[in-house]
Amino acid sequence: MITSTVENYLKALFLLDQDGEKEISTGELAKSLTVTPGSATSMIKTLAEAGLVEHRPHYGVRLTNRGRTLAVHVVRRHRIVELFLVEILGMDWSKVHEEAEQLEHVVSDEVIERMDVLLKRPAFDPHGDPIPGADGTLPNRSHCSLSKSNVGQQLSVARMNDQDTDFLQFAEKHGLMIGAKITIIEHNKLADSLTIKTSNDTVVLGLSAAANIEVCDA
Amino acid sequence: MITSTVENYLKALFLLDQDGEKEISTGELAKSLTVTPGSATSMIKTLAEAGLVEHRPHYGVRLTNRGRTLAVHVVRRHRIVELFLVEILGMDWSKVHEEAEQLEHVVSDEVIERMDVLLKRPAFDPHGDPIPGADGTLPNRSHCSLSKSNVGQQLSVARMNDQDTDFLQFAEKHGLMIGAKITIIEHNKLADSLTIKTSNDTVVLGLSAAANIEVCDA
DNA sequence: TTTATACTTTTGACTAATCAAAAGTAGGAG
DNA sequence: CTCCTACTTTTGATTAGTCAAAAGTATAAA
Ligand SMILES: [Mn+2]
Ligand SMILES: [Mn+2]
Ligand SMILES: [Mn+2]
Ligand SMILES: [Mn+2]
Repeated sequence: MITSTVENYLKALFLLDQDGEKEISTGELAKSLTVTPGSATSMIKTLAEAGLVEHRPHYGVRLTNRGRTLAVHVVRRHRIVELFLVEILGMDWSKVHEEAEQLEHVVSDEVIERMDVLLKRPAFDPHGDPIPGADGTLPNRSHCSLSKSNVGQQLSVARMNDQDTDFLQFAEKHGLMIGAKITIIEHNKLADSLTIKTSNDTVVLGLSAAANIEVCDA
Repeated sequence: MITSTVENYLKALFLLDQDGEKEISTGELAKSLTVTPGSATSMIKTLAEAGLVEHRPHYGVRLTNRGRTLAVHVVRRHRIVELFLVEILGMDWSKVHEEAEQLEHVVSDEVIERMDVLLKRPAFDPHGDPIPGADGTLPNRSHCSLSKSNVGQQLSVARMNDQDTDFLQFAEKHGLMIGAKITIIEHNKLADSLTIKTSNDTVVLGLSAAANIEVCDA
């Protein structure tokens, strides 16, 4: 049985390694799901028996093709639901992640298809995350991390890698939303900070916060 | 913890006795949830310990005020979701019950409130079932069972008490949808059947099927 | 080569929910 | 009053998921 727990584990593995290149350690997986390492080990065993992952004990775990396909479909449901909640129900982008975390496990294929049509087959969710197609293909657009961009350049916010409600609300308050045009005014290496000019505002971000914002040339 | 299972039990108890008048037997409850009587007994114990029902062993079970309030909110979520799926996503009324059966346990109050607004605070779901208000009040409209109505009278379909996909598809195919104007042409007591004239069609229903259709004077 | 450290796995216990089958009970027929 | 029947409850087992803590392993440092 593919329970919601199984779906959450598969999705976590996929998000920790989109390209399926590296092995994920038990600890890393456990942390991303906020369960104990022992719980992760035992679920990994279950997943391996179901042919959804390959496990090399003490080294790590990796999705099989079947596991990856399932994971991508969960991500598709998650992101379509998020966009639907924002576009059709008018919810705040800072709150839809939590909601989608539950809905992703229960919405039927038919509902997802209808949402997808209503949203005109969107390619990106409210946070700039790509929405996989029904066939499992991921649209990809290459971005650059704000923390690695140059001072003075005109940039456009493309994606938020932190879905935390408070972070997203903070970002929006200072004009950091998807598509917003911004410029880095100053990079203070001593303070490890960036000063950003948005349409509304000027905001100072630590480099670790800036690392969660992806941008592209405006 | 109010799990989905608990919500399903509470909802079942409520639907088996909307007015909170009679005690529900373990067997009746078990049947309506398609679990064994033993499972129902043990869940009843859990619910009683949580103060959600009162149990008189060997006689029956009844919702407490707290249990009833919770149940009504589950029903509210269920019915708003059903209407939303029909009105906004264009799903068939014959399929939304299944979907809502899952969604009712995960949609947040905020999502329900937004759906409710978008649907303009509806009073009835796609099957004619009343939608409880956020305060727990139930709109009520008195109907009459089609099986007890008179031959020749102009009637209007008000509510379907059977949410089964196949039954609802059959009904719709013959013009039996909510609000449809119909007339009983013949009541054959020997065959235990009613012949119904709809705008499309003429259809013969057994009395037990007709008992699941509620009508009001057109 | 030994030891320390960080990490993973195993073990044992627990909660929630279920079923099959045994045991018990209420209430009516005789 | 006794027994039958239908129903309910209890018992014991099972599955899914989890945690705390003990045991085991890989690797790097001494
Ligand atoms: Mn989830
Ligand atoms: Mn997202
Ligand atoms: Mn349900
Ligand atoms: Mn309904």
